Amino acid sequence: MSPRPAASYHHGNLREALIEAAIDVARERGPDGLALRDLARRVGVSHNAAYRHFADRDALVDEVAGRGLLALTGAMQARLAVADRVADPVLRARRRLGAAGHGYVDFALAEPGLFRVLFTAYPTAPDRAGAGGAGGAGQDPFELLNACLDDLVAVGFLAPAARLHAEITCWSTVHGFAVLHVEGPMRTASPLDREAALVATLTAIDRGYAASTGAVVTTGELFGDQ
Amino acid sequence: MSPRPAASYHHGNLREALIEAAIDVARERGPDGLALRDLARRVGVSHNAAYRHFADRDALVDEVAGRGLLALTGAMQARLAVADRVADPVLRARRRLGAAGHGYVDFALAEPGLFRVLFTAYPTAPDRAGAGGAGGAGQDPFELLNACLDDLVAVGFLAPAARLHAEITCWSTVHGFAVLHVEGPMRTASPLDREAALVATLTAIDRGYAASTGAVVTTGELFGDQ
DNA sequence: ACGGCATGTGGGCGCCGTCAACATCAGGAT
DNA sequence: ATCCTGATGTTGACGGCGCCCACATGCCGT
Repeated sequence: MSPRPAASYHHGNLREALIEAAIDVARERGPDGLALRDLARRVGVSHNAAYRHFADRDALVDEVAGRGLLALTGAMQARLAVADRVADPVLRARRRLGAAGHGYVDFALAEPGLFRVLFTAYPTAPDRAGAGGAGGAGQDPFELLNACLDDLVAVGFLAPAARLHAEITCWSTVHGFAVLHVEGPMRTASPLDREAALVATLTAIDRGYAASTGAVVTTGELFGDQ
Repeated sequence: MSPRPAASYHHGNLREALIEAAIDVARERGPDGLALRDLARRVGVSHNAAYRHFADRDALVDEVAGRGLLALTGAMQARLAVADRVADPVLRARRRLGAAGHGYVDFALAEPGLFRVLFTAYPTAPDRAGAGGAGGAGQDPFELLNACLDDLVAVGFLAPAARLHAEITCWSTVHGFAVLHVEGPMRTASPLDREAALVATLTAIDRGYAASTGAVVTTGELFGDQ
């Protein structure tokens, strides 16, 4: 299994090469720009070669979507790690929810092509799959979000009654924001306006959940430095 | 200008016939199912005939999107009309916001194909275009939403400071909910779960805005009968 | 009566996804 | 060491697509 088999009849690592090329194209052109024949051309192989590694075009797109999902999860985790350094448990939990949303939107805006591919083949979400079980905890955006919300309940910021369906509400808000700005009517908004609107939106969610328990909230603390 | 020119060389009303066929296809198959050649075949005309009425495929899709936008606006207005019958000004304003969101999501779920076409060619939103001017008030979902939010401020339920960016927050939430359920990870959710989650989400927004002025809120009043 | 112009036709080009048949090669069984 | 088999890559073909071209048709105003 030589890493670079010179130029022989058999490519040696075609599957991975195709996926990498597909990711490049997806980043530049989005899901509609992904064409098996084009990818084969880029990799220097003949059309149809791809069919030895993927059942059809959709299978290749699914693979790209899978890689995109990992990247999205990573972006969220990076933001979460920063929020974790906050000392106060309540503020930390609140900032974690904001961080998850912020990471989600940042990824969508930084990688619009991948983000769009991702949602052409997103696996259907389990309904709150095994909150206590293993289930690969924290390995996908939905689990990350649920963990944040559970935290908020644990620290007493979010009322248990309000926890119901909260993951749908939060995901909807953040996903809608991303879609509207990536490919929707807000696609021409300036980066500054975007950021201001995002902060306002994440803050609105925080305020709403604070109200569920009557928690006291100070302006600026959610996205301030402290 | 005979309504049905029998079967002559010239169709007589090809443009409209193409659009109607396109709407049918869009409802069944979504944006990717729209093909000029296929539509021409359905209408009984030769490929290329469509090019006498549309510059290219995108132009036809834009037209369908335009009709879809009208239908979406209509669905929202229908719900708004019901909410308008509430006597109490504050509750009426709150219900109007919920009605707008409910109408939006209902349309997306009832007409997923049109909804998806609609957002492949949605005009970019103006930034709060002429709040006081004419501008065809109330003729599109964004204007409807802004009017609802202005109402909420006027009746003292929504704080003026919280009004900033509120249209983005609300639109994001409702649009994200629709996308997630129409073509996203929640596409397999049952209608009952969907409705419950939607009510929870719209309620969460209401609660959050109530908190901006400290307005008193009773559970059930937003979606109850009274 | 006629001529111009909008409208519809037919053919062709280069994309695309996919199927079928054939070519090449690596590695285990003999 | 040889051969065969299965994995991998190639060539060719089919139908569908968007779009450009040249050509046909027929309505309308002059």
